[in-house]
Amino acid sequence: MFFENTVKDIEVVQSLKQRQLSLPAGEMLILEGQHDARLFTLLQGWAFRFKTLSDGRRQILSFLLAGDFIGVQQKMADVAAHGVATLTDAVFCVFQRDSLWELHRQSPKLGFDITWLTAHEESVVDDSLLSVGRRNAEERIAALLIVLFKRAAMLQADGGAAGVPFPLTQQHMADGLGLSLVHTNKTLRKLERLGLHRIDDGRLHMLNGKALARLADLFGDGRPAPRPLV
Amino acid sequence: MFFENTVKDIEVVQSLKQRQLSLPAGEMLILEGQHDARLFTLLQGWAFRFKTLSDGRRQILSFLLAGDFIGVQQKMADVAAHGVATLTDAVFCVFQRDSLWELHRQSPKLGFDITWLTAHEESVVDDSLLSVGRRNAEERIAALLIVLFKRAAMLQADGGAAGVPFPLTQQHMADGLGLSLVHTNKTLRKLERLGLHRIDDGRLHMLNGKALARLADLFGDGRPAPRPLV
DNA sequence: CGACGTGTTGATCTCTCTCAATTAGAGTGG
DNA sequence: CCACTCTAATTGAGAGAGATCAACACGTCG
Repeated sequence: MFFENTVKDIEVVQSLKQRQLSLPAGEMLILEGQHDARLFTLLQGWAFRFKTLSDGRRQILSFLLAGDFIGVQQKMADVAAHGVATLTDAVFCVFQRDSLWELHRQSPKLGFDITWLTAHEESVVDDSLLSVGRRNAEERIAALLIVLFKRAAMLQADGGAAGVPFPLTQQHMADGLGLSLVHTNKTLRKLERLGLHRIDDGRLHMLNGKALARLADLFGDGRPAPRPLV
Repeated sequence: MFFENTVKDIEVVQSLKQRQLSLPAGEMLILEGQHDARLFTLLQGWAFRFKTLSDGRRQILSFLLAGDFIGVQQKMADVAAHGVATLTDAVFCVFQRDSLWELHRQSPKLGFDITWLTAHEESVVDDSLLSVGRRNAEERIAALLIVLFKRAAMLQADGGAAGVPFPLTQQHMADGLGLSLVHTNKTLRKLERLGLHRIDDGRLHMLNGKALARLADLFGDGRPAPRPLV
C-alpha cells in the first residue's frame, strides 16, 4: 500500500543532474502560473505543491520528501499549474524540461522509472482527495499523520522509532486537509489528548498507530459491500 | 490550461492493443483492492475512478473520457488502489502490465507519451483536490461543469455548440465533489435557475460559461498576492 | 401496476468556519 | 537585560454551509 522512493530511485535520477539548488525553509521554488522550464527532484528536506484561488484560499496538493519528483505535471512549454515551496531548508536536483525526452530516448529504464514515479505521485494525491472529500476532521488528521509518518520513517535508519521530523505548521496541515486552521488545531489537540500521537519540537511520535489507523480507516480492506454503482 | 488527449494519442496507444473489452453502463472494470495485472485505455464512452471507505463513503477521483489511460497507479505486482467503473457503455483497449515496460523499451517515444499522459492525469486530480478542499458547493459545481464540458466538447466536431453528453447522475457529481446528494441537487438547481447551464436528457448545455467560470474562479490568473508561505 | 432509480424540496441538525482573545517562544534593537 | 514584534499554537463563542432525515414526483421496467 505504501510505496516509497528508495535510495536507488534517488541515485538514478541524480545521475541526470544538471546542477543542484539549495533553498532555505519557506521559499518558493515554482510560482503558480509562472513559466518554468525546469524539472526537479527533491534530494533533501521537505517541500509541498499547492494551488491557490484568486482570493487567497490555498490547497496543498501533496507534501514532498526526499526522492520525490517535481514538475512533470505541466505541459512541455506551458505555465506551472501549481506552486512549489519549501518547508525546511532543501536541496533540489535541477534539470531542463527537454531532458525528460532525452532521458526516455537514452534510457528506457529510467524513462520507465519516471513513468512509475509519476504514477505513484498521483496515487498520493488520490489518497488525499479521498480524505478531503469523504473523511471528517478527525479521520483526515489521523490519515495525514500516518501517511507522513510512514513516508518520513522510511527515510531514516531507525524506521521512526524515535519519531520523525515533522516540519509542518498547523496551517500547512489545514491547507492540506481542506480544513480551517482553528479546527485543525482543535482536532489535533483532541487526538493528542487521547494519546494517539505527539508532536514536539518539530518531531512526530506515533503513540498509538493502531488506533490512528483505525480512525483513518486506513488498511480498510475487507472492502465493504459496494454501493450500487451507477 | 486544458490539455486533452488528441486523436493521435488514442491511436498511438491503440497500436499496442492486446485486445478490446466492451462493458455496459454501470459495470465495474477494476475492483478496489483486487489484484489486476491489466492496463487500459478508454476508447469510447465514459467511466470513473473511485475509492471507498469501509463504511461505504465513496470518493470519485476522476472522470474518464475517450483517450484516458487507466491503471498505471498501481505498482507492478500490487493490488488496485482504486476502482474503475463505467458511466456509459464503454470500450476499453486492454494490455498487460508488463507491456508498460516493453513499451518503454521498444519505443521511447511512446514511453514518453505515457509519462506525459500520466502526469496530465495527475493534474486533473490536482484540480479536483483544489475544488474539494477549498471551493464551496456552488464553486465546485461550476468548476466541475466547466471542466467536464471542455473535455467532452473537445471530443466532438461541433465543439459543444449543441451541448455535450453528460451521463453523470447527481450522485456521481456528489461523490466527485465531496458533497452530499441532497446539497448537490439544491446547488445544481440554483445554478440552473440562474441560467448558467442546463442539463437535459443526458446532455449538458453551457448557457453562461463566463459566469460559471467566474464563479469557479477558473482562469483566475492574475494570481493573487500569495499569503506568507511557511 | 408495483418496484426501483433518479430528481426535487422542506425541515432540522451538526460539523466546521469565522471572529476574537490569549499564551508562548524567537528574534531585534536599545 | 528588557521592551517590542512576529509567528505559531490555543481556546471560547457564535454563525453558517452543508449533512441528514423525510416525503414526494416521475419515468422505466419486469
